[in-house]
Amino acid sequence: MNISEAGRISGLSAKTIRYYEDIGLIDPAARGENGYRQYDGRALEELKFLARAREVGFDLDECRQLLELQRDRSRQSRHARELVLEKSQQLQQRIEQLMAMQQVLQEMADRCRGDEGPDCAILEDLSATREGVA
Amino acid sequence: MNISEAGRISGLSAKTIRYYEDIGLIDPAARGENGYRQYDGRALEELKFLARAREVGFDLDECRQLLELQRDRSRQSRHARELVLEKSQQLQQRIEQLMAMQQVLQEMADRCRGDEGPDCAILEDLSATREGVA
DNA sequence: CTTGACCTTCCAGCCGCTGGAAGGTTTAGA
DNA sequence: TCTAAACCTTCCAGCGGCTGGAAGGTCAAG
Repeated sequence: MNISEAGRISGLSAKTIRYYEDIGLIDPAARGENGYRQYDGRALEELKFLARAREVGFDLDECRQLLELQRDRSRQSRHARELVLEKSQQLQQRIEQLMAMQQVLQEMADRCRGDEGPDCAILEDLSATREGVA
Repeated sequence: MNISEAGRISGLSAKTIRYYEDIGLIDPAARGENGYRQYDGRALEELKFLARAREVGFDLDECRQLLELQRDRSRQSRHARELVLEKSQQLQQRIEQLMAMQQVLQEMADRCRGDEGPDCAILEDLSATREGVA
């Protein structure tokens, strides 16, 4: 199977797969006589694994660690669980941060008339030298 | 006032302020005899404005638009409100996406024993050729 | 007079790709 | 058989939004 079909099946782009190979995240693909990269079931599984790990928020270094665990028969599931829980906490923090940002935006929008005139609560808020608001 | 004090007060780093000047987000700062950038109250207000806009999630291009509105006496508050509401929706989408990711992680962690053995629901999930799960 | 804290410019790198150039190969159809 | 399109290859550049560091100039305190 050539790279773009592997991409279609795994959910990664051909560019991304080459990139993962470049940075050593996956082993160099086997090559056909014409020099084209060839992907078999095993390689494909790793690509799918990576696509799925990326989808749930792992960065490439974490993906590398997960892949090592996946390959390691004497692994301890504890290690994978720790990675997942830490990532979950990171996401939680990020979610809370975004929600706080959104709330500020919503309050600004609520207080802004949003008409044809220049008076604007939003721009006032953004300019405000706030002292207690933090 | 020199750049690093302007940074301390506005909440931006000196590097960031120079960068904003480089990309034309702010006007080139006045210079003292020694060539040092000088910031007065007016320039400082713009820096604070930018810091605050960045904090609530606007990217630099949006900051530029907000700053233009801020400077424009014949502005329409409608424009600012549209920018805010659109950003709020973007944040909402991102929050929902992160929450979905987190839920997947949480479910994985819940089903994983997390012990010294190699059996691991997490790694199985990540490898799983899922068909109906999407 | 030195030390250290500023300041300047410029260039490189972070992450995770993505786009594009310039070229080679394969496949389908007229 | 020829051609056009769709693949494939490598390599280099760029995105956003900074950040770090080198190499050098300036300034204030002791």
